[in-house]
Amino acid sequence: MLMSVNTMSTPEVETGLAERLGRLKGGPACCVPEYTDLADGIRASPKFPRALERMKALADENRLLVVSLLRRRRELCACEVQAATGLTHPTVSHHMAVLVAAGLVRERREGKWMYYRRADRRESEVP
Amino acid sequence: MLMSVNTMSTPEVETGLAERLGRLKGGPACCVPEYTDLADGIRASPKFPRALERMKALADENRLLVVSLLRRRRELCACEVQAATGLTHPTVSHHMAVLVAAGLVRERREGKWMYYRRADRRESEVP
DNA sequence: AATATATGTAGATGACTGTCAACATGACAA
DNA sequence: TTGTCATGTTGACAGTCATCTACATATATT
Repeated sequence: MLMSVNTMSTPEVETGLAERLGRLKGGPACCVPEYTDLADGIRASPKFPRALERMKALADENRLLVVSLLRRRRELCACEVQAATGLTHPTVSHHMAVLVAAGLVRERREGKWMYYRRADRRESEVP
Repeated sequence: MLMSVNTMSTPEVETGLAERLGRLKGGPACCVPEYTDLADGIRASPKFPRALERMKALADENRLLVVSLLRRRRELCACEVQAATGLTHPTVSHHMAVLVAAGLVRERREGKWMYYRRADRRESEVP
């Protein structure tokens, strides 16, 4: 379990191995580039940037509140979001654009009004 | 469905109602304070600040990468996290502290080394 | 004890972003 | 058309945060 890298061999050999495989400059001597490759693989996945965008969209008090509200009310118009958050129109507009861009919320126009509803996906892991 | 507030009555009556119940200054005339109360209820829930803290913890490229790595490797030491992210030690230390504070990661000390592993909860909604 | 290694802490800096005021757009009513 | 209302856009400002360098702590080894 916990013998991933450190208990593999004596310090000299570890350092020699890491040196030979080219470890990060200034990094600890116990590290091998296996994790660099694994990390690059995760970063290269198309899922990763979109998941990051969703998390960034939810990492704001007001946006998380809006998503939570949309789990209780099927649909809200922009002015209702404004009433719920107490923000100004421009800020509400900005936040809703972030949520829509992240794929968490879908918008629908009806005359003057803008209606928002949760995107029916699996991004519902919010309180 | 979409007749939450706007189609309830004529504009004059709506405005009068909102005025009487005390709506936000500068806000649209179609809003009633029902959403303010509902929003306050959500914000007052003890779940809300902790969920927000988890989202903020995951809203960083390197921290999301670490959590994703911890779904593939049961345990990582700090130096392995450093190798995977390419960051400096202090930055790694900072990020891991954020993940631990958010309840997403648990830390375990063993001599010189610090081992991190995912907290076995339901915060695993990450790619 | 002295040295090397792994990690934590403090302070500073640069980038990002949430927020608002001011203006613009677009729809509906008189 | 003129006016009003709901919303979007722009630019600026302030606060937050990720990152690094430099120093400190702690553990293990010689």
